[in-house]
Amino acid sequence: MSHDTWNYQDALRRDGYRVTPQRERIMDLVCQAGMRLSAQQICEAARSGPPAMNDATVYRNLRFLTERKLLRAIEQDGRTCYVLGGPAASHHHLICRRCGDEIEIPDDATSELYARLERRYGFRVDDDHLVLHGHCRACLATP
Amino acid sequence: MSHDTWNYQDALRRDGYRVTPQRERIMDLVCQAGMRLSAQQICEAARSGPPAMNDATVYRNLRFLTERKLLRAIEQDGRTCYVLGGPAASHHHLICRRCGDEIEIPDDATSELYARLERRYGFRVDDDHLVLHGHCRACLATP
DNA sequence: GCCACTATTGCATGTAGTCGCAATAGATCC
DNA sequence: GGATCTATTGCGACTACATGCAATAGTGGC
Repeated sequence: MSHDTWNYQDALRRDGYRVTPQRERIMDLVCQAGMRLSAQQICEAARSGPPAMNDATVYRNLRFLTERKLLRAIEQDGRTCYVLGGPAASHHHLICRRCGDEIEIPDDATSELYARLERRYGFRVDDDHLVLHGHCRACLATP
Repeated sequence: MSHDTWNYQDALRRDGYRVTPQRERIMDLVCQAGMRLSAQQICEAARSGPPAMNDATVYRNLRFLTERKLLRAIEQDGRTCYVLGGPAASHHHLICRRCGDEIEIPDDATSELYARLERRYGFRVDDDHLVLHGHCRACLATP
């Protein structure tokens, strides 16, 4: 998916935020990479590129863009990586504690649980990128 | 619950780890507090107390004790807090994004989901302290 | 009780990310 | 196009936590 086909700029302006060259650069970097980029990779690229920007600005904008769902943050052993967010289908992850393998599962896997929690506690969960840990089929089979 | 009624020392020794005064002090602090303590609170108390210990030692042991389930870590706006772990019943948390209220729910709330994930993907989840975010009944009612 | 083995500690230093504040620059209105 | 209003940036300092390495001290075997 490209962020060109998706008008995130107007969405920001509509909400009273500004579209700055710094924000566009970060979106471009994440999009062009085509893979998850770590905060440091983005900082490094952004320090030199035009416009040359400060690490604090990068971090602030990564948080900002993630909160507005334009990016999506993924924790990966202590560091944070980013991929394009936006209209992407939400989904959850299963991560194996042993081999580190990562399985994506559809977001409706949790809908039954969420519905039950709402019935029982009146609480409406909205986490759409759960990360669950455990052991995958292969690692369960080989102790 | 007290950690005296629960022989965590032998559990450590059995696994080839050592029971050091530093580790015992940290366990004592968390137990006597009777409430969740932040890493900094523990550092501060441990710096002066006998044995006087280094912050790095505290952090290393908090991680160590948490990995061995003798303590349990709770994230709280960017900081980590700790409570006694051990034989305590496991449970999950629902945290309201608006009022910050925290609801504890029994750990078997997720057993149906976990069973389904194992059937469908061969993946056995073992997270026993899930933290789910959303909105509580009161906040849903008052927009 | 003493020894040897190695897990653990203390210290200094490194890393990821945050924050306060003055200066800059998008967006809107005219 | 210019004035204005305030969101955003850059900078430097700061926080929470991690790590490499040499020194220390639990533990199990005798």
